[in-house]
Amino acid sequence: MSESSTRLRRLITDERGDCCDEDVEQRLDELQALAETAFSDDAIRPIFAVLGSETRYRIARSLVVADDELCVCEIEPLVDVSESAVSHALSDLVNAGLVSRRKDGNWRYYTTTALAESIFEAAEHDEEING
Amino acid sequence: MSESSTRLRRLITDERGDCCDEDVEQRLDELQALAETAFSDDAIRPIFAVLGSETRYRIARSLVVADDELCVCEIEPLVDVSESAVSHALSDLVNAGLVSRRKDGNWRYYTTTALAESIFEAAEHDEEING
DNA sequence: GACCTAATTGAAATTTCATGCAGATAGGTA
DNA sequence: TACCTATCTGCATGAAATTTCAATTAGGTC
Repeated sequence: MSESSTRLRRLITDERGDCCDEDVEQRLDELQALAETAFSDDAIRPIFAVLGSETRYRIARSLVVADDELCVCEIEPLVDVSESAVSHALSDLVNAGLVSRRKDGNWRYYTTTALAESIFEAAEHDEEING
Repeated sequence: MSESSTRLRRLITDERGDCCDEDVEQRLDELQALAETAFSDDAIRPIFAVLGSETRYRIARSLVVADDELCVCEIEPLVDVSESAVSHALSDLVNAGLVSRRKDGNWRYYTTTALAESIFEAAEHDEEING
């Protein structure tokens, strides 16, 4: 029997008073099913990862607050990294579906998508309540 | 004049037809104000950063789906890392306000907070619409 | 074509972070 | 007390991610 099963058996025993092999197996099955449900959609985590970096977060947040498209050269003064880093960050944000791009000559204009707006809204809303 | 101001001046010129020093300064002030508004609350980014890691994401998501508290020894089989890594992850989740802890003897039970639930809800909701 | 420009890309360099180990802590029992 | 137990913490390490530099692309003008 694996280490985790041993511990789980003791937990069930503590909780119910007694515990047989079947109880342990059933709980393990339940946890397995839980994992499958929970991890079936892995599209969301990368979005959090993208917003977790300071540069990308700042850019995304600026675009949300600006409530209008911004040119790359307007975004640059908002963050304290190189032109290249801004470009990399914008590219990541676009790939994550958080930001969209419009070309006009040599200028590139970026705006947030509905996804970014609603994620920020949810986070801010609950921050207010809890934080 | 800084490099970014030069470029900004050209952008304004392109957009409006002409551009004086005042126009550039005004736009820079606007961007400065935008940055201040956008970054005034730095409590949200760490939440995204925490949910960006696979282990922490899986744990948080499991707790949301479980809709019930889980003991550490029940969480361990859900992720493929060491006991220590699970403990680190749980600690990070608690610090971020995404998960709360209850002690019972040697057992530790964890549950999600409203913050976690609402962030996942927002992300999933928009994923459905856009993705 | 030559020569600007804004922005992007690739890759090296640096920094940051997740992990596991070892040891510690705290609860419980004999 | 001694000795289990479950979980946590500090620290070192390797892997991953962020940044920068250098070169490139793509749009314009002359």
